[in-house]
Amino acid sequence: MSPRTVDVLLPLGLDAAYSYLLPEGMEVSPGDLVHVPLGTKSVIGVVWPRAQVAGGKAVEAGKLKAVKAKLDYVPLPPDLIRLIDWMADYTLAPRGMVLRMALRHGESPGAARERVGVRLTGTAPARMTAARARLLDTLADGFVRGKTEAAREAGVSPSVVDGLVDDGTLEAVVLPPEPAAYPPDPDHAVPELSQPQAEAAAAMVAAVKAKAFAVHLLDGVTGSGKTETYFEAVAEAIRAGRQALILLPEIALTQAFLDRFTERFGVKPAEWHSGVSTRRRAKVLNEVASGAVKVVAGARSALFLPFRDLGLIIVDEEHDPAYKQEDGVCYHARDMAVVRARLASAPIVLASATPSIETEVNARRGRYRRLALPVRFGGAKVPGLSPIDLRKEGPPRGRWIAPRLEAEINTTLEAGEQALLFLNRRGYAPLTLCRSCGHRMRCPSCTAWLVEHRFRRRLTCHHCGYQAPVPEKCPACDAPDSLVPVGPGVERLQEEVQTLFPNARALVLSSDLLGGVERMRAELDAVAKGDVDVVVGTQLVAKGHNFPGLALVGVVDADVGLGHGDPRAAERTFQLVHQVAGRAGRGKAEGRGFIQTHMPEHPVMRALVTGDRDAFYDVEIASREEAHLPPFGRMAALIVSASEAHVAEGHARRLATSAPIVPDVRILGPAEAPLAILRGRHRWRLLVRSPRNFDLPAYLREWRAVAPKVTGNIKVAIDVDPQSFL
DNA sequence: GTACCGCATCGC
DNA sequence: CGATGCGGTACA
Repeated sequence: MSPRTVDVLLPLGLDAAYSYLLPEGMEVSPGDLVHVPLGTKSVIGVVWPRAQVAGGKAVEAGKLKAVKAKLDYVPLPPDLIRLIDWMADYTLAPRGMVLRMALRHGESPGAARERVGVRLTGTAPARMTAARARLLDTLADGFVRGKTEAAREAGVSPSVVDGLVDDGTLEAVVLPPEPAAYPPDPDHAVPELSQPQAEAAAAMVAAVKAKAFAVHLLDGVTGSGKTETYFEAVAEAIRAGRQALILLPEIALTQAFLDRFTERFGVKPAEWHSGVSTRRRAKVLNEVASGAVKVVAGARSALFLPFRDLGLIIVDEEHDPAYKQEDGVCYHARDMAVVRARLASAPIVLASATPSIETEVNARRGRYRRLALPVRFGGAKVPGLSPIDLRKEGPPRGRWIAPRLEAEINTTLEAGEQALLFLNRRGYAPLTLCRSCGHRMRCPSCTAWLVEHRFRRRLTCHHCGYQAPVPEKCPACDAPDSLVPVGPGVERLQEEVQTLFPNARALVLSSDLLGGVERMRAELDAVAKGDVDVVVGTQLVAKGHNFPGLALVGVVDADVGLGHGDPRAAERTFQLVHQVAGRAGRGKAEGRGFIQTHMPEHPVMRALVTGDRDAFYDVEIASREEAHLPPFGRMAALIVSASEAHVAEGHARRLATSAPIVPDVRILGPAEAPLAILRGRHRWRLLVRSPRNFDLPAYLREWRAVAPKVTGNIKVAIDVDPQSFL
């Protein structure tokens, strides 16, 4: 009898699974995690379904090693295996690297820590103290409590608990492990929905009941109650005993969101993001696999959880660029969520107030079903946006708040309301230059200016993380005290706010905030509670936070990003400003909004001022169609990088020449990449554009097969569906 | 003669 | 991805 073998995919940069002998008596199925020998060491891999096509050239039988052990971890479900295969095929990333991404977060769970509880035995303690008395009093009800809980509740130190256990007054008992999340109650607090909300909810509930793949666009203005509406679909999934995944941009996973979930379902959902501890993640992963966890609210990577019975996916803020992963395996989590929903035969809901052009086009074509929530819940109003023409009524030199905006902020503060100033620039000043010789402080390893962060007295590169102290004298001409900050960042804007409104409590909110997720949540809560008068924030403030006291929004520089010729910049600006403006007027106060711009006649500004969203989409969609840009064509970017500029350029040129010639497929470039030097590597970029109904990944694979060999430190990164069309 | 460094290749 | 081994160079 021929020996049994299995294919095992390893989480390395390998595209194919390796074959291993299966020892006598060991049984494995696709998806099982196993230990296998590789070279000198042992690695974890996943038993992969044998490829149907006999293409893979078998290795000599003598080379085969045996599977060492089957691991007692949860296996990857079939739909996740298919998702990994699909993603590898689509992105051209090695299959193993996609697997690595999917395994990363749930890896090495370790043994769950035992929870120890205590209860009274009835034996009197050897001696009594005030602390002991309090503890005994707390435990007098006879309930078992965790050690630390008992101590906290009684207001004593945990050592008091241990002391009484030693005395025999208390006995330690092993508590059943706490679940990763308690089961949400679909009927805990069913909200009263408006007519449009009820209709949208009914459509989604029907889709969940149908247990079939379908894509819905939940299209509602900010504050129209999108979340409450899709919660009804989540409730239906729970009722049916199935699971739901709610994807959110990482930063939108705030206390506010969790509170709303808790209000609706009585308990918190299981969370999944970078701030969750390894141990906790292991627990969530296990219970997602067992089916005990019903709802996961998570960031991008939650897409790879081993759901047992996935009945619904929600992608909130589907237009958010944070869903696109740009390094390593390049993928768009929203699109992959749609793929996973299809593989799991589940409905998916994309929610946004400002859908991406891609999604909007799919909705207009009828491929996605649109569920519209046209008005704000409870009659609150989206603030109208007034333009402030910086050419005519700009602020004096060295200041960035125009007199009219200043007056409006004053009015707002006098009324005891909050104001938000939005500026998408971190730090104090985006550029530092020498007044005497004109030298500009640039990053030694990127094509970028160093941004001054005054709070930390350092110059920072936002692309590679390079940092240096602000020098005393100009590094080029040695002139002392000649370096001056140019342009505003949020820190500098806050300084201006403090000068203009000395009594206002101002807070900067940007991703530079020290203290991680916890601190961020605390600051956002402080704003929501009204402990802050003026918030100065980057794009971070645009994301789904609810600030009830916010009455005024000022967009300090709406032109940031426009005018660089990137066709997606207009869409971004529109989404960002619209989203920021939507922060105001969610409470009782009517919101007001102002945008400072040098180009009030720009279509984006006009759309923002008139509030004519459809007109904006019409124009954008028409221009995309005319230029054969996505979604009317397909695109991929190839970034060639090397430590020497001419090496990168030379390889990019030879790569372009080697492209297979196919009608309607155009190679654009090579040209220097938008960031010509990044982390000391010179980058050249090629763009490939093909018709919509064309197998672009297959073309790229063909191209790669005939492309010049990659030698030395040259790297070629492929990004299918790049975000930037520049 | 050997110690060390960068990089191409291999791993079932 | 990470270990290995190769060819090359630096140095007592």
